[in-house]
Amino acid sequence: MPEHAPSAADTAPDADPARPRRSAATRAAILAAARDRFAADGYERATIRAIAKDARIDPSMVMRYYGNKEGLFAAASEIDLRAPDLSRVPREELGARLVRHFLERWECDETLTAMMRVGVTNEAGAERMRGVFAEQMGPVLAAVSPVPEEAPTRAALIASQILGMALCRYVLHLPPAVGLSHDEVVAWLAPTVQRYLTAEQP
Amino acid sequence: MPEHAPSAADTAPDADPARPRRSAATRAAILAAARDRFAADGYERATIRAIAKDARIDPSMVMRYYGNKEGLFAAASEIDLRAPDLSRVPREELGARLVRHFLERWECDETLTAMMRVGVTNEAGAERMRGVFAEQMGPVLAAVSPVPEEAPTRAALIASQILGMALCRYVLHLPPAVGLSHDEVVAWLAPTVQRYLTAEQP
DNA sequence: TACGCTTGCCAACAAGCGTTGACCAACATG
DNA sequence: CATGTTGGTCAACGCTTGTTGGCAAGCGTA
Repeated sequence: MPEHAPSAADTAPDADPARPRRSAATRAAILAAARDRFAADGYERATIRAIAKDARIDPSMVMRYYGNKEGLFAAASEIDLRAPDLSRVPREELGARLVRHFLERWECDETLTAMMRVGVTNEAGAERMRGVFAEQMGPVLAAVSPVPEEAPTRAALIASQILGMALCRYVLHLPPAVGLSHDEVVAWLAPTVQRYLTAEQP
Repeated sequence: MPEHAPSAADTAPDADPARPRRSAATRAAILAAARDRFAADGYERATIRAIAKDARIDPSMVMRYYGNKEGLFAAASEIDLRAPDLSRVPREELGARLVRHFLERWECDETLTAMMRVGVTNEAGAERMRGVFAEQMGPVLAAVSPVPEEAPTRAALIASQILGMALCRYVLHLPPAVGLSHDEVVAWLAPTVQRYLTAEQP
């Protein structure tokens, strides 16, 4: 056996929860720094060296814990939209609820901005966004969609409006979009989302 | 005077229109290749070497004609949205007209996709998008906006929906968004844009 | 104490990048 | 013809990138 082969536990996040590894803090620091950098710079310009410097460790540690840059990105961009359960929400409030949810979600977690930045330039990032969309948005919206087979289309329309606002507001920093308050954004977008969700197919 | 300093005419596109430069074809080839690469790969991954290879010339030619990579991008991403004159369009058709215009615009000119890819990762690209937005969308929409000072906000809302659809359809390739026909997209989005443009402020 | 795994740093690698300057062929003009 | 300008190639520069392997210190167990 090689002297310093990365044992399985080295790549797995936590094999034995009873004995937390000493490196857990380092792992977390790397991940946090990676999210920051990916969100701020996108995939290519977020260098492993810069991430390592932010995390105050050596670049080679990143490689040991996450294999390579793609592995780091995969780990750093695990996304949970925390899509709310809509089945108990009054039908006429669905749009407003969704818009407000994502507005708050976006501003408390820069992972979403990172996902978008990377999804636009990197095919792996785009694939991840498609996955998140299908697995996390799909079911929630299908549950409240009038006709099940229309659900994907309606979900895509909603995604187009919500991602579009996120793009203008958090990535492009279009002044008029940045200047809107939460309530204003909700007031404008909620009817749109509501219609995409509940209106009969045109 | 240095022997081979780039004379002013070398950097200017065309100083003397009476005598077209022999290099015009090369310049155009570089620009076309640059647009392709920027659209496909984004700013960082679109390398000068790759662009030069596509244009079948030496990388140093790119430098001579466009100064540096940023200059090349600036030249390659000159954008004309060809925003239509809306003042003669019946008020109730404004939304549909706008949506269809940009749908067609996007599919016949990959510069728009390039602009979006670069605008997301590169600050210069974002600045350019803000400029295009302000200079080309602003006036057209202000001309049909009920209250002039509301025009920027309304324009940003419209941009959020149109850019969002472009993002889902042409960049992320979200299957349900790709699957929609032009008419379906117009049918769904036109009422949204129409409302952002003409509805009273909520 | 001695041994083995873990954590971490260091120095280096090969590859690719944007960019530069020397050099040559074709053309235009005196 | 000679001369200066333009269009183009070539080889290299300095630098940064992702990635690798070796080595030292810390810790756990026997």
